[in-house]
Amino acid sequence: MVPRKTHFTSEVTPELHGKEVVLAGWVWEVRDLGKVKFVILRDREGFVQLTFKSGRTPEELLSKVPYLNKEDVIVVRGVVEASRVAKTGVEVFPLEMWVLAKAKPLPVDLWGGTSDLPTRLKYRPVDLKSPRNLAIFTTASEILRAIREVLYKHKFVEVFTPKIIATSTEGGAELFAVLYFERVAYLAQSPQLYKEQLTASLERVFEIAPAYRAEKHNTDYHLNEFISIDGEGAFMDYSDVMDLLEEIMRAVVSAINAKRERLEKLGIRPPLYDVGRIPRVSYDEAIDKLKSLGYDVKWGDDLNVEMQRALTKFYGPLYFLVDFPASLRPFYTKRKDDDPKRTESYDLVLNGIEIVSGATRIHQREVLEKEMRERGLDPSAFESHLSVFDWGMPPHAGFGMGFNRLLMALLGLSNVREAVLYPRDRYRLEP
RNA sequence: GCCCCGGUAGUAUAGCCCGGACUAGUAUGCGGGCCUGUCGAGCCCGUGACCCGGGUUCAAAUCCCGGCCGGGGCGCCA
Repeated sequence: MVPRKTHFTSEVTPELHGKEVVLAGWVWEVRDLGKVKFVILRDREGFVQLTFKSGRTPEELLSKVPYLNKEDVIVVRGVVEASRVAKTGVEVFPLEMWVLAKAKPLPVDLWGGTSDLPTRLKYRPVDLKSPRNLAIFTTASEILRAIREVLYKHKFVEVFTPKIIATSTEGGAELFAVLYFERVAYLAQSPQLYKEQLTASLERVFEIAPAYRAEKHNTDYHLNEFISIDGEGAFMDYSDVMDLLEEIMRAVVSAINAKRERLEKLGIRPPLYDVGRIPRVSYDEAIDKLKSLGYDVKWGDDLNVEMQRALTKFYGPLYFLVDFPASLRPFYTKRKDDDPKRTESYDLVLNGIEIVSGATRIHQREVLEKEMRERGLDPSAFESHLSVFDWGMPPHAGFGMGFNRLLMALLGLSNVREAVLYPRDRYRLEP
């Protein structure tokens, strides 16, 4: 009988000296010096050194070591020993070992990290064994937890909205068509309309779910399927939402700081160390600043990545851009009461990349219809959505956060594909 | 939608411009051997590759055409 794993490698500390443990994981490396043999065992949390020594380790066990290959799955029962010789200060002397699975030579280089991204993505399940990926995705999970905790604290309810939808009339991004029995349906590009509707019942909602965009883009920060963190709150405006986002960013950065040592050892350098008050820069001011830097922009133009990056000179790596011209924003964005050319809207920009976007929304049907018409949309196509506004729609505001971009920017990764387990891009539908 | 670039052992690369000694080099992995404290272990021996199809040529990894696969930039992306 193979015993159950009792400890993760990260839990094997010098304080356990003399204790018996059962470890389970993958053979990272075998260093066979003849009468002493070392096996480095890897699991999700890290590494631990197993020491096999002639005279101390049973001979039968010692003789098994040379047959181990990298990535074989093993379970080891052994005794922990605090050690001056072992670099981590602790090692395990095995008493028994079970080889649960053998591994052939891998198609990706987990050890030297020489494999390029296409090769790694082609064999993604294997690539995910690399210490770097384990650090990225365990951190991603902690970030998600931190975000959820802030939202729950502020009485947001986690919801799920349909990803298969009927309409393609929302405008904007192209939708993927799917067969829905005898009809054509589409994959949702955003939960926008649903989450707004839900503020009329659940008041504050958030959703963490995939979104789909059928755009044939070909860059290192676009995906055709990505995780969107969407939030919407009744009786809130965009300032309230920015306050909330500030708190979220603080929580997220402290989650990263808790992992910083492990990340940096693997060459990942998260650029943010702390988050104070995030500057709220008006669109007008940004335009002026950019003009002063010599950029050819005029009021009404959208800012590109280069310009957003240039603004970090003035405002640091993390800032809000607020009060965009209405022409740059979707139909449901509320205009400023005292300044109808501008809207109660914002983007949160990190290292030049837009990671969150949001606004106060329009909650009056007539106003919404007017905005639709101005953008060439036909209100009658939105009747089921608009009717909700007839039956008690509260004022509301919200945000949409691209989780993979957030992760990429927070960890300083050079390609979004590194921030997704199984990326879907223009040419990649597998694995 | 437009433009540019690439494909050599399991992995990462050299060679390609300027065709011939390329029997395709190197590192790592893998197989074997030596070594009682390695931690990028070391040393010795072995193993393994020119994406596919067509063309030019006495001769193609190398030049040309097509295909397939992949990468990047722009545009698009409420």
